[in-house]
Amino acid sequence: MPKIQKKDIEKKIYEYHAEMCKVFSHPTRLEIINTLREAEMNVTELSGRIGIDMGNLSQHLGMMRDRRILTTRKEGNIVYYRLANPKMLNAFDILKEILIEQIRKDGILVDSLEG
Amino acid sequence: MPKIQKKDIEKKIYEYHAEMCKVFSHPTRLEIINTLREAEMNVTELSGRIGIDMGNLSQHLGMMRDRRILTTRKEGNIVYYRLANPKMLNAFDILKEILIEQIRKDGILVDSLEG
DNA sequence: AGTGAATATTAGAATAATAGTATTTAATAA
DNA sequence: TTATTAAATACTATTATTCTAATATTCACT
Repeated sequence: MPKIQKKDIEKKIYEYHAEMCKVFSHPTRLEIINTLREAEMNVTELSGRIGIDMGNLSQHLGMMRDRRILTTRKEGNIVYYRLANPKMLNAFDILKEILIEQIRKDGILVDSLEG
Repeated sequence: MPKIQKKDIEKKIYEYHAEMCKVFSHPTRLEIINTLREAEMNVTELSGRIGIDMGNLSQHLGMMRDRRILTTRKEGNIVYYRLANPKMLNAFDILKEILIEQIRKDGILVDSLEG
């Protein structure tokens, strides 16, 4: 049986880290996170707030729950979703700040809205 | 000409934000970021350090540069890459912390290494 | 100048992962 | 039972990723 190397563990951590970050790599999912910033919400309400159909939303919610970014609470047949760890909002906000700086610096947003 | 709505801008920002986060959604790219934490490095050295071939590495570097996560400096035909904004390491570290907490709590890493 | 070695990027083909639509299942109410 | 609502799943199309090989660039040396 080959010994588990430190390097293997590091690689494994990069993989999990990437899996987690995939959650943040879709605009709808970022909007979900931002919408759940302060309070939990059920799927129907989220669907209305964000403006996408429930089937699509349900997919995103499912994958976010798998990766433990969201957790759920069930009341009857209504499922409430909320952030598993509010600390992630700090990371969310830092990245958004960096983005806004970039936009200020070279105006990519304005360009693309006009284009 | 239709007026640009606040909502449109918000959506656009979520899109850019997601584009930026795609950088973090691949283990190799996370390893690149972590390797460039303190100092710039050229492609060949990065390739050896991380252990992937240059062609593949170059693809990742290119997309990271497009998204302004990395910048470059050229000396002769040697290209040095470095982080465009060290602040991003804060986000990187927060997410890694959350991940490590998860691992501590339910041991997904151990399971998968043994499995 | 011309050749060869080293550095990095690009192109094309094959594989893998993701997204959105449409359908299905599950639960509740009338 | 039938209708309605809530949520999850299956299927198809798109997008990412990797691998291989080819294409510049630059530098050193004759």
